[in-house]
Amino acid sequence: MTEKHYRYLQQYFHDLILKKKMPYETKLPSERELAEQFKVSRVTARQALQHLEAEGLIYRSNRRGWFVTPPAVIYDPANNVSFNLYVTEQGYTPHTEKLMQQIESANHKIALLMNIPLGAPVLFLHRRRYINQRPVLIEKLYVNVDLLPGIEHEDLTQSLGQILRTKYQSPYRDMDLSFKATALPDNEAKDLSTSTGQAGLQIERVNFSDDKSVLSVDYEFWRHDAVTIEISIRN
Amino acid sequence: MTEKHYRYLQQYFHDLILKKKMPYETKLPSERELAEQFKVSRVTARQALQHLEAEGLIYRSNRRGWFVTPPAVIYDPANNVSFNLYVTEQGYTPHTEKLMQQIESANHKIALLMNIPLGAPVLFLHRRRYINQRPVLIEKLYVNVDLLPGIEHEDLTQSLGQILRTKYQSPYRDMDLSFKATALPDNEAKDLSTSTGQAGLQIERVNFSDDKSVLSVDYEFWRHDAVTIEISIRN
DNA sequence: AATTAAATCTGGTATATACCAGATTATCAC
DNA sequence: GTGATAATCTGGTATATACCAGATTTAATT
Repeated sequence: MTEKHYRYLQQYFHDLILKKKMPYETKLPSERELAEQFKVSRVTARQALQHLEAEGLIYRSNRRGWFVTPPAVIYDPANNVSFNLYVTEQGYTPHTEKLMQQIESANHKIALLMNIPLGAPVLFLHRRRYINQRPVLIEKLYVNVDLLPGIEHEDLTQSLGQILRTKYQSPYRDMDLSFKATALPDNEAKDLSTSTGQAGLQIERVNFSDDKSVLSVDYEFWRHDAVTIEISIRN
Repeated sequence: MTEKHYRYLQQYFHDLILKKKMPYETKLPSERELAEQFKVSRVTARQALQHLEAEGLIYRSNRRGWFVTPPAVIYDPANNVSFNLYVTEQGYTPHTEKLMQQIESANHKIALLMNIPLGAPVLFLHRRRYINQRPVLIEKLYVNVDLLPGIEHEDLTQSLGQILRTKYQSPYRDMDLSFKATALPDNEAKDLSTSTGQAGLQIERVNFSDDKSVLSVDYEFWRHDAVTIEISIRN
């Protein structure tokens, strides 16, 4: 019998959480307490916690502790519903925080995508989005101000799609999507108050108008445990 | 200045790999050697390696060492092209290994999805798929033998979609897709010769025939660094 | 009661060390 | 050469310990 002490601790909380004996957002005992209770070193306890984190069962909040992960929200990028709406519909409370908003000069990549001159003005928007007070998503998006004049004066904690539908006659429906499971970059990890290198889900989305011009380019970093992507393909 | 010794090592290989000074599949020095060369403890060296792994820059092969990750393959689940084809088209060499094939009794979940009686026979297929000799994907799929009689006698290292197109008159085009970034379960991690708890991408796919009956249910576990999902939504 | 400052708690980083288990390589016998 | 065996190399698991840095709580001050 190989020992693998950390497995005990992992299994213990695995079972507790799956049997719903620990409600979501419950704080686990501190690493030092766990080490003592399970008679392992703190390093070993930590390894168990990191495995549980990888499983998506617990998450860390920077230097505050470990908490039981709430259920993942289901996100269908193709179904053009705003963050606020689909989060609400699933019984959670959404919140959006605007971290930064400014007019920038388009870099090479953005200019190419939007088919605008290099250095042309674009609206850059940096947002943090919460589900039930928990920060789950960092969004950086570039908006084509050429096609959407005055967009920068709207309330940009709202869904962009919503604004385009109501204030402009340019709803987007066509989009190119890309997903990749990768570590959160340092800044995003910090903004999500998790640790650097934490697993995340990176989504890139290019939104097209009816006439196939690019309205916006969206970069999203999600906590890996916060979201499940679901898409229906119908031909 | 906070130290964070592991950052040096991480940054060093990060740069080397991004500048393509280390070809794909290059083996890194052993953890003990790295610890010595960078004058850190092995634990610290290991931490740096784990961060690089989370970034998708290196991967481990069980007790063989750490290697530079080759580029991720681009996978469009909606574009109904076989694994063998899209891997080949992107310049890599695919390979499929059948780990198990048997007729099983449908469990509750499968029976419900396929709209067949509980315990009705389904074909279970367990496959491991490689890109350039590297195991990247574990696939478990359940096939509706009712709709596809004799399917179990086909060469099931081939693409299922391909077989359905050529041998049956039941190509699938419609599908429900689900993606989740999560740790690889122990068995899948072992089959991919990586360590338990390693980050992965879980894909579930339900394939429909023209008349909306379920042809197959597909569970895929990918190494997180081996794939980027890209989908175009056109309305 | 509100503000400020200090103490404490928490996870994050780091060292040195040991032994285990599987993968690989070298060696030996034939 | 071939095959079995032993040695070696590699990452995996584990201990004990220390100090750091940010978040939170407590205590002191006004």
